[in-house]
Amino acid sequence: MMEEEKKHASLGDSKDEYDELDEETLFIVSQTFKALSEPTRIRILHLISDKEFSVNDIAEHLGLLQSTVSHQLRFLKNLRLVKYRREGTTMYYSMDDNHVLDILNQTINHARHH
Amino acid sequence: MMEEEKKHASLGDSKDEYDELDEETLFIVSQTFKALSEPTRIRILHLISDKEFSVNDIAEHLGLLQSTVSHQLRFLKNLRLVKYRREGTTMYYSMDDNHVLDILNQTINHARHH
DNA sequence: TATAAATATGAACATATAATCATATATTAC
DNA sequence: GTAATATATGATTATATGTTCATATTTATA
Repeated sequence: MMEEEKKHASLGDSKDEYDELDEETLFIVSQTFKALSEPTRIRILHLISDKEFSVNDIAEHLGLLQSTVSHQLRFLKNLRLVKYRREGTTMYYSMDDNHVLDILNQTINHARHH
Repeated sequence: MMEEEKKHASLGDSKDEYDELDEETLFIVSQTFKALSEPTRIRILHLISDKEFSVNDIAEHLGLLQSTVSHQLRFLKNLRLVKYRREGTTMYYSMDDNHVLDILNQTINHARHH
């Protein structure tokens, strides 16, 4: 978990400089892809990509425990990838990030066409 | 690690059927995004996206151990995301999947423009 | 063949993470 | 208020994963 430290490339000489990834960008990018790197989360996102679903509906459609779905939805919610609305005691979840949805669909198609 | 089993949705009634993700697609998609979900791998891919680099060059540019880089390159190599060529004892690595590179760049830009 | 240089690999360790279980919270209806 | 329903949450456990260290492998050269 510990890795060598490195001096920052001196900005100024713009010659062979390439655009370094700052820590924040790196974090956001890695978190975004991490959301898409788990079969369970992929299935949830894929399911709710067209229309909203309640937590229980997601669990039933995908054969998952309610608790599992709720945990994963929290993850996706924290990243603002999904949104939700309440109706009584029921929470309806749906997609909230078109860019990520695009990327997911692109990659699904890419994977299918072998 | 064990989750409820579920009967397959009966194909045939095409009414509200949505395109289920088969296991293989799910695996490929998740693996692809997993490759992009780690800061170290992101930095490596981003570095070699324009031109080829040797293992040692990557390690030096990114402040990583040679061993760390080599392990991660094996990961990326197995997914055919990078290719390599030998020159003496030196191995030069470069990108080998434009789709994944596209997705990475898209997401980096998306993350940067806040 | 012996040596050096570059890379790859296996084992060990620490950490991260997903699923599960039990339970808490929130909302509605009575 | 109490009961019922839907969801959220904390703790636990098993597993997956990234880094490090030591060493093996590969290639070139003397």
